[in-house]
Amino acid sequence: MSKNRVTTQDIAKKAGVSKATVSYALNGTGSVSPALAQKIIALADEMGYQENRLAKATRTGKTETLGLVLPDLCNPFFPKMAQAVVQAASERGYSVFLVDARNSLDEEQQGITRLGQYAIEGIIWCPLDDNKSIARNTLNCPVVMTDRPIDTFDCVFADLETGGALQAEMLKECGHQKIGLISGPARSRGAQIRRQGFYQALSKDVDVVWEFSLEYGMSLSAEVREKILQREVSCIVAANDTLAIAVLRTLHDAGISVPGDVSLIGFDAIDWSELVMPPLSTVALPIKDMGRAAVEVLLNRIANPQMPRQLIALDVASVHRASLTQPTLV
Amino acid sequence: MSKNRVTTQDIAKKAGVSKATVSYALNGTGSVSPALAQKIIALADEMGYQENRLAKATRTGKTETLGLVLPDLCNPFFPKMAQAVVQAASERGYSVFLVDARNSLDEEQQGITRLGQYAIEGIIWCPLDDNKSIARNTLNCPVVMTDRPIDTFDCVFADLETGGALQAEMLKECGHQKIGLISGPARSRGAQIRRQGFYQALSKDVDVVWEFSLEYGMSLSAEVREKILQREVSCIVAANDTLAIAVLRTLHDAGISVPGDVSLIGFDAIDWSELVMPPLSTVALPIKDMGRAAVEVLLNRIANPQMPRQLIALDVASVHRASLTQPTLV
DNA sequence: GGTAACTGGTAAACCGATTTATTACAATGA
DNA sequence: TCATTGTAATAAATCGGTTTACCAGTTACC
Repeated sequence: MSKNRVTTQDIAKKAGVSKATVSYALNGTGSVSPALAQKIIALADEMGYQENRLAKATRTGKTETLGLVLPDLCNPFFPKMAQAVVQAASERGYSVFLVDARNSLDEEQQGITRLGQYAIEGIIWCPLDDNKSIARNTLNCPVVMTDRPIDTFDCVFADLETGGALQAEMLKECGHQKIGLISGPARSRGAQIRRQGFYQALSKDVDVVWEFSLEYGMSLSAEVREKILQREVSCIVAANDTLAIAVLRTLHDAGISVPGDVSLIGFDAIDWSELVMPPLSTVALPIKDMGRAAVEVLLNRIANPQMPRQLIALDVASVHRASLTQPTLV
Repeated sequence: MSKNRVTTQDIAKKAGVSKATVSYALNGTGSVSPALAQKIIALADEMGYQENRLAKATRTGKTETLGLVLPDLCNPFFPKMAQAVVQAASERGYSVFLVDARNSLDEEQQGITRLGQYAIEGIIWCPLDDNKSIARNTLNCPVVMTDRPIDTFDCVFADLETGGALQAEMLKECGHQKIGLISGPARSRGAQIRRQGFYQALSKDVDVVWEFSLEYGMSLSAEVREKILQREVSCIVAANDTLAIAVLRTLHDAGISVPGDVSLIGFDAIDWSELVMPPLSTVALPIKDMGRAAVEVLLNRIANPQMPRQLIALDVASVHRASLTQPTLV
């Protein structure tokens, strides 16, 4: 804290009034004569007064800060989310503490503990592990979960079931019948929901020849690589764009053409899905809306703790690009 | 702030000692008998005490918070930076307020003003506009500038001059002689330094046929598009990977092969530079080290305001990938 | 044996704001 | 005229910690 900060006390002294009057004038709360209020405000401005929100918070109990806890900023999905959250919070006068778990449960837990020490008013959380993360939760402030519905928390998430269904619809429309599926990790409820939506929307004449459950990321297991290169399917569906691009990479290196030999469908519509060659067919999530909605729900919850539980599912949309075409005759 | 937070007062009452003793015991500062200290610590733990850093900070003046101000989280360069900063800060017990300017000077300024209200101890800043951003700066806390050396601030940056030179070296080694250059925006000192390094490292027999100065991002002007497609050069050098990938895209759409017809060199070595087809030759910046070093310098500055100005230049490295080969004979 | 130094602890001031209770004074009403 | 109401301002309490100043008993030393 800089030594020479101007305080309300300083202003009060210079204006020849009491600290209380300065507070009332600056906040427009108490009853201060218009002339005096004017004078105090002008004086504060002139002296370069900046309110000390910490001091204010000790008295009011409102810090006007939120915490944002993310699994991994290197996953391109989350920076967008962070941007939306920070923007929405900022518009409402709130500042945001960023916690990046870097895929470690310990980091996540430690970050959350520290948030508690700063008396944040609420937390927007995209948990690393839907089960383990929550089990450890010791917070006593409102929490909004994002990306998937969890337990009894307020939740803001994309309609992943429909998302999975859209993947299925896209490949059905193109007439694919032999499919390979790379689904997300079992620990992720979101991955399971999406998978379920996918299977439910498949018609009987579509055959899922193989399926693997993989961690999100750019690396494929040797087993999966091998299977991909055997060319038993005409379309590969991945749980997210990152995995899809990893598949694209593997195919390309092996000289297998997309979509000439195999079609490919991703999920998330991250920016880069459009920039790979060929551009990736995928399902777009309303990330910006999710961030915005999460902040909104959280602030409503803070204002009204008795509000019924909020479950906000936002619409997804299929994005048909060059990586998906009709299958070539086998 | 939750209503039922345990305070030192609560602990003091239950332990039958004074508030001061609790404080001393918990912090290990004053002189408290080992037995009593033990008892108080155990009691605090048992009662679920969490320190209130805000209250602490009003007295000590140390909030143990930093601000991180970035131009745009959607630029894949910055999430990495943010991750490194948050990690380094976290290891030192500091929490981080995230401000994302979203490419708006107003947002940037507003964010910084708010940071001041929270009495952060220091700020790590990658300014949106090297001139305008700083001119407006009204902060009275230590600042570390990242990504480029600026004014009289402590700075942590990659050695961009060498970086530009490395781009030149790479294309010289391959024997390119007719070059197109897409340099960064004029307002960015970093872009200018890199450009200068590039030109200085060129030998006389290399001819820069055309040059355009562009904003960072995925969009190329029509003028640039047109020039690219005229195929007057055997190698195109871009100010960052995002621009390079935009070029790659344009070339690909026009049926021009990279590197068959034109070679391509980017800058930054963002993750995606490896994932496009063909993988991009580029120059790698030590982003993680930059984030870490920035935190270190900032905390040192906080601890020792009289320390001489720190200018930390970190090494860059060329990354030769498939997008750059020897030129085909014209 | 008297003073100084140390030990273990407490009461109260303090940080910079908000907020409650209170006061002085003018205006209103019966 | 006297009680009532309102207005504009203030003094003091409060938030949850840290820190200063002080105190009462030892111990140590000359």
